[in-house]
Amino acid sequence: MKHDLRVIKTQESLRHALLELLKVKPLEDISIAELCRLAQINRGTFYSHYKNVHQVFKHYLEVIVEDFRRAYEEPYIKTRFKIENMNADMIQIFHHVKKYQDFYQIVFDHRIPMMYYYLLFDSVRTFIEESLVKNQIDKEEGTLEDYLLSYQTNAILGLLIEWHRKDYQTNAEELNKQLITIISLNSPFRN
Amino acid sequence: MKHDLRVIKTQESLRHALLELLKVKPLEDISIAELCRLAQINRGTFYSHYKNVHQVFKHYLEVIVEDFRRAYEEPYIKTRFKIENMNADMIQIFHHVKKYQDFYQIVFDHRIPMMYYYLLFDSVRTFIEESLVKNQIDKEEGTLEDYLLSYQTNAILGLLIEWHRKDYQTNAEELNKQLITIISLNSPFRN
DNA sequence: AATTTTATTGAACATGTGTACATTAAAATT
DNA sequence: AATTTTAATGTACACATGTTCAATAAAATT
Repeated sequence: MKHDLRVIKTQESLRHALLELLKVKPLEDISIAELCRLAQINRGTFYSHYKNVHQVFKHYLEVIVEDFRRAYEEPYIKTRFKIENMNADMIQIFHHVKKYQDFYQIVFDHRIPMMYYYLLFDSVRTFIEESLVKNQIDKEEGTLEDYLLSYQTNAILGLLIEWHRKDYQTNAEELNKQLITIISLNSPFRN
Repeated sequence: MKHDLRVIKTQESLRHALLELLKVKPLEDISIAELCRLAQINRGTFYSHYKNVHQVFKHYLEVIVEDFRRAYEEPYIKTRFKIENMNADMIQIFHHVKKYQDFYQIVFDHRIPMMYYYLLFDSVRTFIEESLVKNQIDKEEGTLEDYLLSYQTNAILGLLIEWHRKDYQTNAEELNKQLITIISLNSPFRN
């Protein structure tokens, strides 16, 4: 049974232990053995739930990425998908990232596998795709559409990479303004 | 001495052995021990040259990224930095990536650390920055400039991510056309 | 050619990885 | 409450990691 109490207890112990260790050392330096010792879980048991430490971290990130989606969505909903009416203080993604800065610092770390980046990428890309449909913009032919979407998606993530490199020093409001400026001189989906 | 013949021999053996192993298994599955066995290098010696297998691979990637730069530069030089005059068959980056597809498949793999992506990112970003200077476009104020550059840079890399996901099926000429289409509806540095 | 310098080797050690399997114990089912 | 199911444990094994250090051998220097 999937909802076996023992399974839940084991996984929660491991996840909790991971958060504890992350207070002390970077994700890449946390071994399975150490995690299991702290969680008081047999190392063999670990492997029947996760393949590596990253799989444990991924659980947290999935929740956060879901929240990212909400943050991204907000101005679209407020403007009823009329992007022209969007203004800087409606943008929530940078506030969201700032809120979970500890996690995003891990995601953008140069030692961390691309999988987290792709998790974020997919989430943003799917939303942009959906918002185009809702905005009733004519879809281009299939392949161009795909490339255009990935181009746009990754451009947004480029801002986050730059923010990361600036150690999240730029404040979120400032970034909101910059994004508005950029997409106004640079709106690929304008009619 | 840095040019000690023994050092050169050791490093070349390791690099050569890595290429051999890459024909057989993915980078993430290659252990230091295995690499050293094949290269006939003592494992202790490995650590006095490299920290991990990625550092060995990085050597190759640096050469390739330098070639990427040349590919990126080509249309700018041909048009003497007048982007308006650029046309699809001048673009060389996709041909370049196709040529080194085996390597880019590794770079964009979800298990691989972000470091390679950043290596590419930095190279592209630096070139875009330089090309703006040569194109004598007024620089914006410092911070916006940084974010705009990273936005643009990552947008380009978004195309490569999409290509990777399509298993490099789209042909390079097609991609050239798509890029021209995208940047024509979407040129942030237009005057 | 003799000497000095230093890269490489080999061995050892503590720890981590991934897997296997019989045993135990805790949950679900009857 | 008794029984069945199965998750978790403990142990073992082969191999990998990262580090240390004395011994060796191959370079560079004289």
